Amino acid sequence: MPELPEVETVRAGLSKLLVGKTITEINFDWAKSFPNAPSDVDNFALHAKVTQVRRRAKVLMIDLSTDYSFVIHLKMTGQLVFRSANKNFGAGHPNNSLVGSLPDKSTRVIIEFSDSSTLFFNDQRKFGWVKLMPTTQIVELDFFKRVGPEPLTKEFTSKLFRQRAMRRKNSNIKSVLLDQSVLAGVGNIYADESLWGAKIHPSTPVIDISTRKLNVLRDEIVYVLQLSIDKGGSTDKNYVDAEGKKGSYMSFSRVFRREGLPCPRCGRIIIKTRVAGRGTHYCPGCQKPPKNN
DNA sequence: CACTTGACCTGTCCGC
DNA sequence: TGCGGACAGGTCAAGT
Repeated sequence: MPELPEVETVRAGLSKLLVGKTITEINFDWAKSFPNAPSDVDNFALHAKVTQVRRRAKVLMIDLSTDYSFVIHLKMTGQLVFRSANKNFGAGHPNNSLVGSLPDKSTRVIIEFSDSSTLFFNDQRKFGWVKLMPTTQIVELDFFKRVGPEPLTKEFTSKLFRQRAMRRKNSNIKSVLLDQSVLAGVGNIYADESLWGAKIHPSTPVIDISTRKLNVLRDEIVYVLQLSIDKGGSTDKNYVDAEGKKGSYMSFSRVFRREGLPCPRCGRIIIKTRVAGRGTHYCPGCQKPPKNN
């Protein structure tokens, strides 16, 4: 589910809603969603205040006054939904929400605060997780050691993108964009969207893409990610923000989930195929396949 | 090494 | 209406 824009939207929402609140109780129903010992909760989370909510790549961090943090990965279907006291919306509430009253059958972790507000971690497919760990140890996680630059910082120059992409110069560009060690935060939606923007076929080996086109691709990545953040992310199936609201990027999508529809640039019919083991959308008119393919 | 496949899970959709 | 299979936005481990 969530890629950089969705996780960033959740982060911004939680930052407004949670900072300063004090944790009073934590419950969970699935050990893999929250693999900590109960004593960790007692010692490092109960009575702690939320100091900050951060994001790196697709990972969220909720920092606590105990110098511990919740490190959270939403994977495909994770949601973090906040409910203030006495505002547990029922199904059908006209608030642009996909979620009804909580907890529901997908709720894995429940964090309650001293003002009776609650944060629900829901995850239909149980791939996601919440881990409580010392804040300073987060950067020591293997994922954090390997992960590439944040695409929405000025560090992410055309030159850096080209250098890191060329580490996998013989690989197809789609799998390189999905490789979190090349750059952080791009997933299946924004890989397809940015490749369309740069008029590059997803199967093209990096080595066969000109410097000029790689520079365009870098700009398209930045463009689609920022546009999606402005739209509150993409809700294809499950994604909602911290208030349970859907994002609207999908109505701006040019190729993703638009198979069978005309390309907004050239009018050819968008094709869905499989590249790098993932469903992949592209326009056969303006994204020409590599010659030897 | 680099790439592909399978695993982790549940739910939905499609064809028979 | 039921059943089997394919598929879904992510990542990691194992296999080729």
